[in-house]
Amino acid sequence: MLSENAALALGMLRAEGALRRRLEAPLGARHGIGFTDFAILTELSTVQGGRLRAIDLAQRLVLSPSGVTRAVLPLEKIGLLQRVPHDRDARGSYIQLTQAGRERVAQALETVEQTAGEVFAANLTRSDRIALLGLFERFSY
Amino acid sequence: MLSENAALALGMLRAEGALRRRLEAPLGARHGIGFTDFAILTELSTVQGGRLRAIDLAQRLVLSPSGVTRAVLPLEKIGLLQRVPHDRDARGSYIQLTQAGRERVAQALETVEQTAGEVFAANLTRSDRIALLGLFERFSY
DNA sequence: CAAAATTAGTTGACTAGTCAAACACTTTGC
DNA sequence: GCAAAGTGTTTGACTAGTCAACTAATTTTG
Repeated sequence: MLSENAALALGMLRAEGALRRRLEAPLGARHGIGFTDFAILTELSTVQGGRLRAIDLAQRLVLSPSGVTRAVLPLEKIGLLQRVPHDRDARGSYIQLTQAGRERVAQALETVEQTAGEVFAANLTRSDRIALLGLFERFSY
Repeated sequence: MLSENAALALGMLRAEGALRRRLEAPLGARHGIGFTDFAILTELSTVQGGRLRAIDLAQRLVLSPSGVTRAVLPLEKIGLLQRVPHDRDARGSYIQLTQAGRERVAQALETVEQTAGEVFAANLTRSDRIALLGLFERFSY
């Protein structure tokens, strides 16, 4: 018999795996991005100015700084992001959503909303989903 | 504003990332395995006979068959698993927990139980955790 | 105000996993 | 009972991400 927290951890691993598996294909096919890319773009789209330092992005997405460097490169190359120098700290720069990035994330959001909806609705009632959202929002990092 | 299912998906991504980040270090340092390895060993430990075909393991863990092949190799090398031929189908073989594997997973379970407990207890009440476990259990794949 | 400590970011080397193709065996159906 | 289709697994080539070491700039402090 599994103890409660270990069972929770394994449940989380599986649920995330299942969700990612469902989301990656349509995100890649329709919008040319992965799930992590979507998370980066979405995070930027929610902050004032659409810009964040790499380190803040890393913290918010629970990624390593090098992971951010590596994920941002192709997104910059396809024009969804750009780097702009920080005016008070020359060590780093802002990672900023471009207009194209804003448009892309808005389109991708529809795909994610629909596909994730299929996954969650297939398994959970609406009040379950609201409860789950509440739990994730109470999770801090 | 983010729609409900997209917010759920991003919440899941973050929560899993945070959990994995916390678990990998002690699992590696104390037991020499990663979180996915722990999931494989645990899954095997719960089935009668401690053996499963690669494809069944893949399905249960939401991994690709090649992912299973690649994950199993080092676990076999360190003696926690062994492959035993299937007597009615020569294409595949069983992946079977060894005695050493059983002992290792029992020890690792304590680490996971404790560490995951820290993560979950820091963020959620006990009734939240029970609710979350219920939600994960209703998730099918 | 210069030396020391800290912080932001990138890079090299590596691990973990994916998908598509190949391979080997098994099952189906004429 | 053999050809065709299907299934289980591995492999090659690749993507995504980690950590440790490094560079460069900033902040602290005696």
